[in-house]
Amino acid sequence: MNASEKPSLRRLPLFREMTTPTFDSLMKLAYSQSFPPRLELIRQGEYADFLHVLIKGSVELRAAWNGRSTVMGVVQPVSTFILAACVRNAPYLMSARTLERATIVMVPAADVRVALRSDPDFAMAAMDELAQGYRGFVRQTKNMKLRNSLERLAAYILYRSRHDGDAERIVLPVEKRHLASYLGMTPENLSRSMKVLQADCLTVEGMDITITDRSRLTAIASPDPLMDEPVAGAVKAAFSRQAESKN
Amino acid sequence: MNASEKPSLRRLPLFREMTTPTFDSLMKLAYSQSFPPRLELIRQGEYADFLHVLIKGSVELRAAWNGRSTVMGVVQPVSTFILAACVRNAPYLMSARTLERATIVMVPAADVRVALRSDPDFAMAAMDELAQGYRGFVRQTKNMKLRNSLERLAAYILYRSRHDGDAERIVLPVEKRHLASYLGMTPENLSRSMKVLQADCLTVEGMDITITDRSRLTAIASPDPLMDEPVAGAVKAAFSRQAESKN
DNA sequence: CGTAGGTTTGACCGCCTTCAAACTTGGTGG
DNA sequence: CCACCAAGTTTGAAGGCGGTCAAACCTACG
Repeated sequence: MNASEKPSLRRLPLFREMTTPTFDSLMKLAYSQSFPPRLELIRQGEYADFLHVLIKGSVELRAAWNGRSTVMGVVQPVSTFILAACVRNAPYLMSARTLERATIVMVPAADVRVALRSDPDFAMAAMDELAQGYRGFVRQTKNMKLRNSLERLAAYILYRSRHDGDAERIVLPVEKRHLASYLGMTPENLSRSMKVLQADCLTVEGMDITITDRSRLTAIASPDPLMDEPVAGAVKAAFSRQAESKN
Repeated sequence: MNASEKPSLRRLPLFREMTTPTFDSLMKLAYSQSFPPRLELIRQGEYADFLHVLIKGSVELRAAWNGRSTVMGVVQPVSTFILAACVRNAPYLMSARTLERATIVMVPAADVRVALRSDPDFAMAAMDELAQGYRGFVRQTKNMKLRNSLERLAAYILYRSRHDGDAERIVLPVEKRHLASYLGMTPENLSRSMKVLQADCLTVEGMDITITDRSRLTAIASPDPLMDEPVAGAVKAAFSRQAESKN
């Protein structure tokens, strides 16, 4: 595993508080690997062999049933995924595949479980991460059940804008087809919803979206801190506020 | 707090593994309370004051946004709820209200957090519980995105049957109106879907449902261990199998 | 260039919601 | 004990949101 990757791992919330010996022993067992685009890393139903940490690139979490398939989420670096399956030593509920070329650090799940048992600070961090993930899916369920597709799209665009420090112009991080699936609609319907928004609050050019009337977009989305994912490392927030509010 | 409640708390996965001193100190700070039906225990957006443990009765978890409202889940005794908000010391994402008269043990959230930090076994149990909750919402999201309303209803009925040891006859634990909301549809639509199922695999009399053609129902629901909630304390499973499989 | 894959557009259909009214159920008081 | 009322459920009719299918268009890449 590349030595330059270790510090960025160490900075992750999950690994930040653990003791150095535990961290080093875990890293000794871990290895880093690079994967081509569109490669299936994990198939739902398999058992958790490794905790994955995405260092570079992006990974899509999918779920399938009965011939249908949907995007459950997209992982951006640097962050871990499928921690819950590791902790419970249970089969994955989702599949994971790379979108672009990705480098991933893989830590054997069994060793993670040992470390959790021996290092209380690590366990606390894992607990916090799981609580956050839990709340993320509560939010997603609320989003799906309470908003219609136009509202979900509007909320997503506002979220992306907020993510970039309330930027006017955003660029979609994934293909529209995948975004549509993530938002629980068809590509056709996403296209049409986008057209509705273009009528009075955006301009769209391929993957580039410019917000022309934020108040109108906000009126449609009605963003709500209890439903919309808080921004992880919001540049603006980090500089303008003393304390990062919990979410 | 009633002394007869303590043992049933102690048997909970969350409290089972913790040290007796920690457990006793938590219990000293906790108090039990009885609530009338339809009382709002928790309002979404408030901060977590207490970890709640439902001892008797039932509690509905709801989420609201912009004048709309939906049922996110129903808690049955004996189990805890809103652990994630306690752990993160963050606002509740859901509201909670009693359905029937309920008795609930309330443990101050601050003391829970102290106990988590001082008792690694408790932290491990909390982690496990959170991982399970996380996976529960992943399942729910899959259910909402991959199945249509008829399939969700069929799967729900099969789930209830499985819950009672694959019983032929089940009785709905909540009003149909609430079930409809939980399943992401209107009461009218639930009624119609029920009628469709009555045509070839069930008989329905009020809250009583009898499965007349299980294979047909199964064909509609296509139950999947990666999507459908595993049964908690399945009587049949506990007696017929050596080891309970993880989920 | 040419091709494959993604996106958009149009037409159509169906699932599901909405609205309204009838019906059933459970609880209460005469 | 029965009448009555409120609340839940069912049924019907109508409409809209979103899905499906098909074709045209665009874009990236070999």
